[in-house]
Amino acid sequence: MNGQQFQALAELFSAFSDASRLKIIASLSAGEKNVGTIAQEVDLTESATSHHLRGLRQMRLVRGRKEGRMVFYSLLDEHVEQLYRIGKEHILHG
Amino acid sequence: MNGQQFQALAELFSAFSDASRLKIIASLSAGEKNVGTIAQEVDLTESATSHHLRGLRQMRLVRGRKEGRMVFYSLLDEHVEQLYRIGKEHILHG
DNA sequence: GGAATATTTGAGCATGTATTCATATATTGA
DNA sequence: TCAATATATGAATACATGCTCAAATATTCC
Repeated sequence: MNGQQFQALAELFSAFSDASRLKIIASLSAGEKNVGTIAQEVDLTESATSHHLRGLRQMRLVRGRKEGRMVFYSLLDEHVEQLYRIGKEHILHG
Repeated sequence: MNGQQFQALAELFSAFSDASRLKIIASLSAGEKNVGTIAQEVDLTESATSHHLRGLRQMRLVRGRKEGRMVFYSLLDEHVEQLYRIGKEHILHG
């Protein structure tokens, strides 16, 4: 692991380091959803939700599938759920 | 998972969301070390290292064992290395 | 084309964070 | 006791981050 790789790893964990984004990830772990639905479920404005989704998309943790005027987001990678699940275990029975 | 739990989980991941702290964790995954040694290995001042170790200690991710005037730190929990390892895999072969 | 709906974008602001510097505390050994 | 060493602490600062608000873009339906 060189300096850049440590930086990249820090950025990966940063994606999980906010309660709103974790709620989004938790919501998407139940299946793909469009932005408005996510926003409602996690209790954020659609703008804030969209900003978070952009970050998650840039980190390649979610992907968006456009259908009509809606965009359906889903988790992109098994590691995403794996990290979420292990962290959750640590919190709940740690 | 309620709001407080999402917040706690976010704080857990925040501990991993900084390259310097990840280097400290990586260094400690090879075994316990005192502050000066860690500082040297991860190329931080001892003060900055100590600040980070305090945070990690408060999160119960590391513990310090005092021996004379040195304090030897080590990883506290299997989840710490597990999270680090899975994140690393994601970065390296993701 | 024009209204309605869904999402995105960028600026601005308030809050959080990592580091540095100076200093404090604790321990050892002369 | 005094100097030297190891670590911790608190204030200050520079930078990052999350949210809001207003506005832009894209799509559908009339």
